[in-house]
Amino acid sequence: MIPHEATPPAAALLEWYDRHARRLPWRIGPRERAAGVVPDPYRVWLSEVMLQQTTVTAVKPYYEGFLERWPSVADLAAAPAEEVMKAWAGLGYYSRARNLKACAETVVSAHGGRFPADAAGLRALPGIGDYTAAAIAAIAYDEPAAVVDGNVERVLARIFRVETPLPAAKKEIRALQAKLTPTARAGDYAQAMMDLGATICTPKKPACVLCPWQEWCAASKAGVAESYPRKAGKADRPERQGAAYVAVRTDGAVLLRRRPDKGLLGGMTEVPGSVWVDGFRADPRHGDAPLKADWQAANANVVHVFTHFRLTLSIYRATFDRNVAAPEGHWWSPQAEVAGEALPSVMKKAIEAALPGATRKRK
DNA sequence: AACTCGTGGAA
DNA sequence: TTTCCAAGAGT
Repeated sequence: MIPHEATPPAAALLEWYDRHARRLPWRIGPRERAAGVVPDPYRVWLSEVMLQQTTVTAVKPYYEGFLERWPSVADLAAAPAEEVMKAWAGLGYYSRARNLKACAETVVSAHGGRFPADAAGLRALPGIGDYTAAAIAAIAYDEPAAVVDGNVERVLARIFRVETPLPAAKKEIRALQAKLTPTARAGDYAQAMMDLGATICTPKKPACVLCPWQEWCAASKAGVAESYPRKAGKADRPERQGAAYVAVRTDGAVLLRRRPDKGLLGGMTEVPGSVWVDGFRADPRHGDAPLKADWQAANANVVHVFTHFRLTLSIYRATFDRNVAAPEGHWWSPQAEVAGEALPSVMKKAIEAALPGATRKRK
């Protein structure tokens, strides 16, 4: 543990938050909260799951869309899983969508449609880990749970000059956060920490001069804030290649199939294709294609970067008559429905490379 | 503990 | 162009 004389007071952070809180669609701001507005645990949960490793900008339209379509946890629990996957398409980390659905069903079937009333109960639900359980408990119930996300890790690593590199420093930082978390205004405190990390104590070029905790920050006072938190080195990103086949019918329908529930892009929809491996060479006879045809190479390859590898797809296109049957496990998605399919971004790119405009939503 | 698991924007 | 990263969870 890092020794320290002075701990930063929650009051200073909360004063700053009262003046500078971000206004977000899912947030009950400090003024509303003081006026007695009670957060809806469903909305807090929905936003927190969407925000896992995902930017506020990316989440906003998805949050609004989900809330409009499924206003309550009971609505979401009753929704077809396929519709939830379609609505999540493009947001990434698709196991979150499966767990979201499973969690909603559990809340309804095992908890009478109400979310568990504390962090420990929330933690037992699918898709809710240490961070999300604490965040929901703090924000929705004002429970003084130790909320530790990437923002908190960065802020506290700087305040206390934590030399242990992440992720090993997590336990140490959690203990610090538990000590700092006030019993009053726990929800505002949690959100204040995240706002501080997102707007002042940023990864690069932190605005220390504007920070309400600057005088307590060991790293800032030493002029080395940006060098915290310490991090373990990352492995470089390997390369993989593959082929994707965009089969289009004369009426514009596109041949699709569903990926297995588990693993990469689990449960999402894709165009048929090869395996993705390093050293892949496209079969000139297209033995891995879903149908026999005169496959034409698209002008450009599709490059897509996943978290742990970079994929280059060779795109092939062929046109088929309307009476050609879809192979086992495949279906012809009508032209008007392609844009609404549960297509991850990489698959939209693949289809666009062969059929420009085919995945664009129209009104 | 170390991997797997998306995406798009910023620098 | 490349790297980094954004309110992590599951295994």
